[in-house]
Amino acid sequence: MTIAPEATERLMTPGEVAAMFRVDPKTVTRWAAAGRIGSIRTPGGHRRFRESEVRTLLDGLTSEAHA
Amino acid sequence: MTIAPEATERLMTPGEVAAMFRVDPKTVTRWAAAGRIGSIRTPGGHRRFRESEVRTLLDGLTSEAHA
DNA sequence: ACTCAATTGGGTAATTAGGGTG
DNA sequence: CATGTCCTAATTACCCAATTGA
Repeated sequence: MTIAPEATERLMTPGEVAAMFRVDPKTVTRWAAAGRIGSIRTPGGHRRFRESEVRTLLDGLTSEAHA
Repeated sequence: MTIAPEATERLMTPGEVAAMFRVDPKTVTRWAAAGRIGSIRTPGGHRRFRESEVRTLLDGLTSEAHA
């Protein structure tokens, strides 16, 4: 059985996001607590992050050498 | 909400719910066992979840980034 | 009656949350 | 002010074999 891809956003765990930014998972948690990044909590209290938002944030923080 | 098309409540499998929260299907089972989410049992013992309840739950646990 | 994917159950590692500190 | 590390408690992930669903 399959799920509609449009209806399902891809989510990431704190560890995955932390690895992406090269920071400690705790730091990602702080970002979420500070409202700098949207988060989805599991009923158990763990956080999940939207992959699209993480990528967007990563893009926004990316400073390129001037062309 | 405007109209209820049918009294038919769409049911979701543990795997579908798990994909929505980015967790293991077994974790969804624990939520049901802990009463954190309502569940319907098939005569064979398998669990099914109300699509509307899952969506409401997911929505309530979602927080957007501000600024 | 058969196949095949998914779910169930129990048990054990790995990850995460939260507070306090450097 | 932001990040990293230490701690404990809680939640979640992966292992197995057997049953259920379509």
